[in-house]
Amino acid sequence: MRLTGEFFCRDVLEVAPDLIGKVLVRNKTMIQSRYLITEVEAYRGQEDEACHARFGPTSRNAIMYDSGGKIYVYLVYGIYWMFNIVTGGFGMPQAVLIRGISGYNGPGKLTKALEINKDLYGEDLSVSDKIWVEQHSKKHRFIQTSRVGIDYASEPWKSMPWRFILQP
DNA sequence: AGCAAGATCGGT
DNA sequence: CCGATCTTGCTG
Repeated sequence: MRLTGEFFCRDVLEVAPDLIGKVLVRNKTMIQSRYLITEVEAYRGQEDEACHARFGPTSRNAIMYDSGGKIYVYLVYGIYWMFNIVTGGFGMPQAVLIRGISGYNGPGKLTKALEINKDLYGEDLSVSDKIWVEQHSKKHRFIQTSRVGIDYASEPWKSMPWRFILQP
């Protein structure tokens, strides 16, 4: 069963751990692939110094201000596409960075494998025929750590335990 | 208009 | 530890 707006429009700190163990489905031309979501990070609002919304709305982060379920994609280091799912209600800039799926560890590696790039910016996961997330009956456990690659942020944001990893 | 820096990764 | 590589957004 596909997850819709009701699931994604909650606060990012509820959605992020809830995404662990859910199924990411990618529909390419002829082939449909399914992956377990194994690692995510939460980015929460303008006050979160690690969040792309920390300087307010810009052309890049505009979609983060939309209601939950949209896709936020951006390029880092001129090389890697980062795949994020917007959460929260309209006007609340939040997103979950998908850092790992079954078979691929690392946010840059999974976007390359699934061919996720700027073309999917703004795509709505609740209606898209290209990509969506499905419920998974099994119950999953996870561990929490601080987020990676955000040394530019200061405390307490740098140390917030907003990285969620599937417990094997 | 210019420029520093980046939610990474793979190779030394 | 270092370089790749280029868009973004801040600064002036």
